[in-house]
Amino acid sequence: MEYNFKDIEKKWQEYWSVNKSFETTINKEKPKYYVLDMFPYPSGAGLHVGHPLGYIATDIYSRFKRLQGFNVLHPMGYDAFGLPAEQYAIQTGQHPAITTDINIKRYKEQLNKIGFSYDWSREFRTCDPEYYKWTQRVFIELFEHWYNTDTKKAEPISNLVKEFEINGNKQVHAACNETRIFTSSEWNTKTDDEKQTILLNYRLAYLADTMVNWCPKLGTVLANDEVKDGFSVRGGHPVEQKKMKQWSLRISAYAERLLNGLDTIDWSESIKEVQKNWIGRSEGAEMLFPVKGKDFSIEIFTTRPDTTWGVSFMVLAPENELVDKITTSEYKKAVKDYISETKKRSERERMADAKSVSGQFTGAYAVNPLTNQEIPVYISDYVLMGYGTGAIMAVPGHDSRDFKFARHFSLPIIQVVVKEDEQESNPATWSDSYDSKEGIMINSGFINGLLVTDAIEKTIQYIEEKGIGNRKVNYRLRDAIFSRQRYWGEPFPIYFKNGLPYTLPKDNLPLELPGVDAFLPTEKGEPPLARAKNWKTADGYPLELSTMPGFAGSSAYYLRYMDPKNPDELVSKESNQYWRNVDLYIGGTEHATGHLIYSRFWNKFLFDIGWVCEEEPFKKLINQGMIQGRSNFVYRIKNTNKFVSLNLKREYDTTPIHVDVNIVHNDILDIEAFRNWNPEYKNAEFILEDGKYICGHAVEKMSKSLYNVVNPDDVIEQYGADTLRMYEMFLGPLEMSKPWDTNGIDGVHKFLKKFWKLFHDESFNFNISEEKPEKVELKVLHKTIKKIQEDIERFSFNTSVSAFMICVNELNELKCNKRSILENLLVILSPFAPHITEELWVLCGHNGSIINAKLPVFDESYLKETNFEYPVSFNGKMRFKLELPLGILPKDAENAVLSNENSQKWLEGKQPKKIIFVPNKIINVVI
RNA sequence: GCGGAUGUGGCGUAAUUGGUAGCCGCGCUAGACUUAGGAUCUAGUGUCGUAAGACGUGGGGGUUCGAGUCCCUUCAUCCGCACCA
Repeated sequence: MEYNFKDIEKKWQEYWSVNKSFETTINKEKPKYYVLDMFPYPSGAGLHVGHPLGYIATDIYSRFKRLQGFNVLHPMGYDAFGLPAEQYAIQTGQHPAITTDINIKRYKEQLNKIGFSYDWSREFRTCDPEYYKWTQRVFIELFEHWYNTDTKKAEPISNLVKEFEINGNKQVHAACNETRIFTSSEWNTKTDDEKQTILLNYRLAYLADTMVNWCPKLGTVLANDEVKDGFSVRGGHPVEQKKMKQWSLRISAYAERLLNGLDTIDWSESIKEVQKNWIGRSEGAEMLFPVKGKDFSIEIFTTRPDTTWGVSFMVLAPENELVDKITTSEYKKAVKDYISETKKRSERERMADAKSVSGQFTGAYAVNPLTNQEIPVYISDYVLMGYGTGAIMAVPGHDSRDFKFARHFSLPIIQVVVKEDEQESNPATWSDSYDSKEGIMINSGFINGLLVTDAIEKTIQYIEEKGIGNRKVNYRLRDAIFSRQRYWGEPFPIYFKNGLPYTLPKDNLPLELPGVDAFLPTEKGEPPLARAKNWKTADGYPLELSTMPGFAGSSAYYLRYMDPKNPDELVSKESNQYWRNVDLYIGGTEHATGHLIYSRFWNKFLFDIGWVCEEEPFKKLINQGMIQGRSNFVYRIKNTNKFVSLNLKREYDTTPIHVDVNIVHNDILDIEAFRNWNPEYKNAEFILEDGKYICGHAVEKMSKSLYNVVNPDDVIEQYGADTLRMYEMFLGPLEMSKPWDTNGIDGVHKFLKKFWKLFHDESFNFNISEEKPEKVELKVLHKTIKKIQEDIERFSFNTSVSAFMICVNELNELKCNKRSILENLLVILSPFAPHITEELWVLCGHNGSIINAKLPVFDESYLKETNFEYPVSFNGKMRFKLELPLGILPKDAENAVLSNENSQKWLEGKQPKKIIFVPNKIINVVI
């Protein structure tokens, strides 16, 4: 039979499914290996050829690990809650559950056609109540815990209450919003409502007034990672800052552990770097600047307490609560005007406008606690409320933003640092601030003459002694806003009594998403859940109206796969202790600051409360590169229906038009197909070159609107899944972005046909020989075994594909059809091309599936040679090759080279100065 | 502005440790078989040159017997972050 991939692939996909070939159970006899893909959001557009790239890589790795004798967990499911389904529901009235279900069916069909080895018995979707029950349950746990910064872990709120009852909060060191100190007797006389209000400041899931990213167009609040440059990542709608009462997760409490944990995991440097920046650790000091004539101070954070002597003014963020309290009556109006002016400008405008200086004097003065000098207090939008304390001490001499501000408002500029080999200079002559990373302190009281680093230390010690401030590590990482004013998400297991939140009893979960008459906010502007009938507890208390954000469901899904049907626990102890955490995780970089940081936080919390045994969820992470589109263009001559071929277009005034890549082959346009593509082109005329219409091309995003989308279904229809799998890998290194061009696929397809032919005679009868293999044949095999094994282990799948090609080319040349060679080859190829290898495995006479075969063992002895063909160079340039015995002595090698007739020409009669002999590498003659 | 990644034939790429630059594939050229070819097979294909040979890994410089690989410098593209105090 000829290679009939259609029948073969269908047959084996059915076989795997009927025989549940990839279902996994705990097996303590075998070592475990957990391979995970970032589960997809099932969009209406289906998969394009870029999506399965990572899935193919993990599948190859899973199948390979299985052959190596590991018990492999390789599950798949769906991130099913989300905005697009809801937006679609708003437009069409169709319930998002229905659209989601349809999309998932389509996804699964597409995935199955590629021949993945998923254990589908573990599949779930985040919108299953049986799954989101656990999302809600973890939320309750977060609500019931606080973060103790002494023990550096989450502890039950009940412990905290006990401590309050005995000692008040004096000795409690918590990550919290509450700073007021109370005694035990004060606590004990508080009402329940007052106590709840205080506790809310400590909980890891808390409700508080926060500045949030409000997206009016989406009608919801967004997390920081869902906003980019002042626009929503999903949809690109403008986002504004607004103060709202929202649920937040106290991820900032875990900042330090999230940062340190990065050192323990095998992730790419670049993604660790992104997380480090996102967490944004900086060391410095917190300091109090008393406000003149008031009984309170302005608190600032600085990384450079040593420059306090250079402070000549202060700046507050316009949103800072103190602004109102300090502004003198004389400046009230001007300050109010400035604030409303900044509010009007979107975040994006503020950023685009970063160079221009704006600000307003408040009329207030603060006292520099180290110099006792009075300094004016300004407000300006270059100080952000979201970082530090929303207030700065300005050091114009050594900070370029402060410098510009000082120049603009004619404020004094003081130099306090000078480089070791330089002299103090007059700041009036400067055009920018003076770099102060290194140097010696001047004009700075008791730290004069000290090096910057020592000066920082000494200043901190001083301010701590005097009670002016203290050492402080500051993180950029903000708490994650956890409420969404949307319908299609997990409902919060929360009800309200006297306006205060309480959790539902744990055995009442899941709290299922109710039906609504429309997926829109109410007229009063409440979230869609306000439309639900009877959205209250049995006792009549109202339930929370917001739902959880997209990252809620994906924060612990990898744990649920370990034990997906468990009704009593998110994951059983036994399952968790066996599977532990994900050994290999592959997905896109776009989740660097979202999912990958939230799930690490979530996992650390579950670790603290003893639900899981590993502190990090994903041991090794690989980010696959993006598959870009390769667009094709035709060139229409302006104001005509005439199209000119690429290399002739210079002579005309043309407009490039995207053309569907599926009707272009090797950049040659299928003119008939083009005419039928769009009625507009029915009567199009063409100016051809060599009788062909050549299209232009460009690498762009793969997108419907650019007509460069390639659907894996079409590729499989034409070439088969094994070809698709291997071609996706053949394109280039996994981590690199690269354009998809279906035209190269023939080479891979030809390879599989050639491979099939090795097992067949000319008339396609199955025909393998039982003869003993020759030495050369064994060498080809073992060279390949070695290469493939090494390549897979370093995730270099593109080079393995080419190694397979080389191997088949060589066996072809040798006309080798020996069982002992080919069967081994089948096994190592099976992770890449599972269908064809299953079929040939059975044809070879085996019962059952190749997935249970043993990986062939590489035997070095077959690669041993007696001679080595040395490249002989003269002055580093390779001139000829010379075969010499392996163990040859340097002296003998030198003689062999010099006496070789080829050398005479290159020596030009001269004596060589030196001969470099590197055994089994090279010989270089230096003249 | 800061940080990261990447620059190698017409194209996707290879060269794992400083040791033969261009493996494998696409495309292209020529030929064979064919009614036909978007099939199959054979040969060729970095650039210049008839050749011998010279030149060649974004550019410039350096270390070395020897550099795509190491060092310095510079340019380009892509991706993150960005008034972060």
